[in-house]
Amino acid sequence: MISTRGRYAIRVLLDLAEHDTGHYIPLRDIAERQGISKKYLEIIVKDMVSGGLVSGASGKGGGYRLCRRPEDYSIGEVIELMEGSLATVACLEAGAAPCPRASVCQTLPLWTEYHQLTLDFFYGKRLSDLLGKAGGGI
Amino acid sequence: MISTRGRYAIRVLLDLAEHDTGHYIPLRDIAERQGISKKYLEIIVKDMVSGGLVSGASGKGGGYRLCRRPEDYSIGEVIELMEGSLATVACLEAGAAPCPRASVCQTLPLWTEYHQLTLDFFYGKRLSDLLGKAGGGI
DNA sequence: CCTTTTACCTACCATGTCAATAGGTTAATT
DNA sequence: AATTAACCTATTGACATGGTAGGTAAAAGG
Repeated sequence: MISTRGRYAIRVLLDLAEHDTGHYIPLRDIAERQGISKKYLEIIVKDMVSGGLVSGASGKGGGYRLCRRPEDYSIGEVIELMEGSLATVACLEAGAAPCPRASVCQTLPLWTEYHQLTLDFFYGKRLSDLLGKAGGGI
Repeated sequence: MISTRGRYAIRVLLDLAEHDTGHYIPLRDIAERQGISKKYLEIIVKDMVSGGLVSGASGKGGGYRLCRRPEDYSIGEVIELMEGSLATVACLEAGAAPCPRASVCQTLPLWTEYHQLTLDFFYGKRLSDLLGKAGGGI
């Protein structure tokens, strides 16, 4: 399950991409437009800064802005940064201790195949692919 | 993330398929072979019975056994039963309240596409596909 | 220099899930 | 009657989630 950390991070990036004015955009504006608690977004955006997704500036005229073009963000990168991993099972996580059952596990090939599918899907999607694509409702 | 409920359930099914003697197999044997706490497995297997995956019998000579052929179990069915859902985001879960953002959400198409990919993958896999396929180690 | 604006930082909290454990009851077979 | 094994209820400790609260630092405008 992808939590609010990953989902909100993508929405922040989309918001920044759509309201690109060349200036920094204060978090208050983003939080209002997205209907998300500004206080909670602070935590998430802070990690986006240290993860190199956005850059922030303090003081009047400050805020956040993208530090790349939308086509240079892969969704997989964003999710892995914010969620820690895209792995479906613990034994496929990056820093996981090697599972002692690995050599006899009959389910490992299943998880491995799905994990590869997942990586291919999300790393194949770019932020620019999501721009302007509304949900499909009215 | 798929929890032990789903993962252990698949291992129980595989164990039952591989040690099919025509008789019921006591949980003690399965727990020992799989190296899983019998007490914890009880909780999981109970739900597998009520979900129609296996049948159980009490008393001497009792235990559990498959109630279909291995090729008639899809892995997707097992996971959805045990985990509640295969959904990656809450708004795609079966009984979820309709999300008020759905019609304007730019990320919904992404999650929907991935969800379909996931369903196709896991419902396409059968228990029989996993039999005898060890992890790929030595 | 002072005020305003904004990011940044630490701490806390309520709720829920996960992975078990403990102990007892019912059912069926020998 | 004894044994075996499923079935049932309750409890636990650790951790993650989704926040809230309040304060500090930095930058810009006047």
